[in-house]
Amino acid sequence: MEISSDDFSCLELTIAMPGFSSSPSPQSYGERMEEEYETQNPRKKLRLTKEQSRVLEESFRQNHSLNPKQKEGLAEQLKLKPRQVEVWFQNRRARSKLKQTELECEYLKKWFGSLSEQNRRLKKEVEELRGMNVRPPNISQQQPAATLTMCPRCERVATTFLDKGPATTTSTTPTKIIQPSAAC
DNA sequence: CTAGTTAAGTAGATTACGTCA
DNA sequence: CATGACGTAATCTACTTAACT
Repeated sequence: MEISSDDFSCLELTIAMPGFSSSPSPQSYGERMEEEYETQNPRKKLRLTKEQSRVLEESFRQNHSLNPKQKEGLAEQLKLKPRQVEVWFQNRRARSKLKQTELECEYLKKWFGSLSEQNRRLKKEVEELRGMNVRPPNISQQQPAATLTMCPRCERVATTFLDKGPATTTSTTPTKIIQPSAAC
């Protein structure tokens, strides 16, 4: 997929290439751009066009990293330097990881809330039983307070949420807890 | 002016490959 | 020939910087 000159026009107010050195001819497009920006627009930052971003996103969706051939091809297609494509993928991976971490953090917060609520309920239950002076059932007959079903870190967080969800606070039956394993 | 976003720089680790004794 | 040590280049992650919105 080729991009039009219109798509690329916004680059005229962009590009920062600190540290890029000039190269002998024949120059690539990127090298020519570099030279132009160094002389005309120093200290300007590259802004990718919507079309460039779209193509990069599409490529990232298919694969989160590129082999050298793919990188070269994408760079040529988008009229960017291979290094710029490489940097975009590095940053994109980092953003992806950050988002995933934030999702996991949210999940763990909810899980913690669910456990706290369960703990509160169980403590209350113990108090009530003590008040009735009833012996706790034989340990071998005891229902587990929590049932280990699946490690959330092995599952997709969103799916785990929707399908299994944190425990509700109104349930009187032992709560099904999804407990992360140390192994992963 | 401030905060968020993002392209690019940097440091350090890892891996693959070629060379040489 | 096989092997281990070494140097180098490429690539990655993690963190940071700085331009821009």
